[in-house]
Amino acid sequence: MQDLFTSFSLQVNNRVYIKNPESSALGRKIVESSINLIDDVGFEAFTFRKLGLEIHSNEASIYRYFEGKYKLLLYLTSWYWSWMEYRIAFGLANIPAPEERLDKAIKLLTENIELDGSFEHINEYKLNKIVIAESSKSYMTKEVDQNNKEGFFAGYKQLVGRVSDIILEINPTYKYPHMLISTIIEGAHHQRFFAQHLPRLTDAVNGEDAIIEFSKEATFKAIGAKRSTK
Amino acid sequence: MQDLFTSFSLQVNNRVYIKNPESSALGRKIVESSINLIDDVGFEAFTFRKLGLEIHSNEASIYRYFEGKYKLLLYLTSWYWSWMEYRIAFGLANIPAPEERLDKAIKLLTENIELDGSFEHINEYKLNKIVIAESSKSYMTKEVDQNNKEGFFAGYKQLVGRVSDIILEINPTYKYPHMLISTIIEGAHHQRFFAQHLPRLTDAVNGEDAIIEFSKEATFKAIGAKRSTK
DNA sequence: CATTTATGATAGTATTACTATTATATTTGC
DNA sequence: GCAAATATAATAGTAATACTATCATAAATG
Repeated sequence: MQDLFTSFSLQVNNRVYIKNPESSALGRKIVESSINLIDDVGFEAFTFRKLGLEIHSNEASIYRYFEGKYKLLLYLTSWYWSWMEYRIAFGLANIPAPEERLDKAIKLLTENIELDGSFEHINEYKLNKIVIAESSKSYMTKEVDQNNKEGFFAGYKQLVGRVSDIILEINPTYKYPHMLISTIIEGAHHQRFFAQHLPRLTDAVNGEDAIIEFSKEATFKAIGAKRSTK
Repeated sequence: MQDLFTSFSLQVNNRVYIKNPESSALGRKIVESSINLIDDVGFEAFTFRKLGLEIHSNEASIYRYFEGKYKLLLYLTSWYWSWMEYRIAFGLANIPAPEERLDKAIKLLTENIELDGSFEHINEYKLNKIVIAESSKSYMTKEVDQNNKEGFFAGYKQLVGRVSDIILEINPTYKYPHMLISTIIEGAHHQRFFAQHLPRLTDAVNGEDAIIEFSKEATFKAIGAKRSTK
């Protein structure tokens, strides 16, 4: 885990913003309130004008931080994946068995996120809801190739790569590690949404978090490995 | 398969439209051109005004068929799932072994769609691309519960239910059939998008359609069944 | 052939997604 | 502690979007 730890930093590609929102009180306010507002009204109805009113600031000022709401969403999701990698790096530290590391990584990737208050201006609980419901709108666009070239999805790709490496440690011949992990991540997010809004597309099971259980079971079976008993 | 066959009909919930676009030449033109235009410019940049120009008709006339572009998207995706159920109903007819039926259903759900020209005004190839890139925008909205109440997702839910039933036929104790199938469907769509735009999130394998193979393998392993040799 | 119905043309409104300009704070460097 | 630089606020403006309304005309139907 040494390499995970040392190469880690909770940073967002500096091209998603014009001015780093971490660099000022207004910037942090923009990020903080955008999370509340997007969670509240949804990304479609979210506008910089409304955000300006919410924080008693000015629409034009927000445009000095972000080119538009899609870039802000990209900022939020990039931050999220960077944070997720941080959680995983710490969560897996000093666990030698790759099976146990994979098990824990999947749990961290698919579990419900609680508010933990580690970051002043970021509500992780709401951010997770936003990532679930809105993040696909940040890459399912006509600008995806351009954005990808600029490195906006680097954090997500790196995270998928890291977890895929654990899979290959367990089973070096498994052919689809990236597919499996990206499917599990996106799938778990979809399932959380479905559980809330379209329950006929999921299966609730008493006494367990079915989404975590399903994700772990499917992953280990797919790669032909035994789940760690721990 | 008898029940699939008899209960099947290629219809879209009549509440997604104001006037049935199948009922007039203009309506069919709207549907046909909307597929081309959304495929071309993406759903965000797609407007009824542009569509009106494209078909040399009037914005206001389009509003007499659909309340807005989200409803049109809902129409297109509903049509797609209805069509997919039709494909599956016919594709599985007279196959007695549930393993073989499941295998084929997954293929039909996850394969690349070619233009087959069965429907005058619908380009299945482009519609598939739209479903892949845009369909989540039809339910990842603040209106999802309202829309669900009105039955807009019935076709999709029914399809997932049907395939889940095959799983339960093979393994009646499997706990997550709906999760598995909805994950496979959405996952395969995501993977098709990633393969095009974010290849580091997938795994290409020479000489096979890795997305179909991955989907089948993951499904059968998840439910603990042997894939049919056929 | 008259009447209903569908479409077209035009215009209008509120909101969105910005950009520009200028004024006023606030910070920083000396 | 002050000048200069920088950040923010206030206001206004533009083009486009997402509609709605009205009226005229064309097409279908009984």
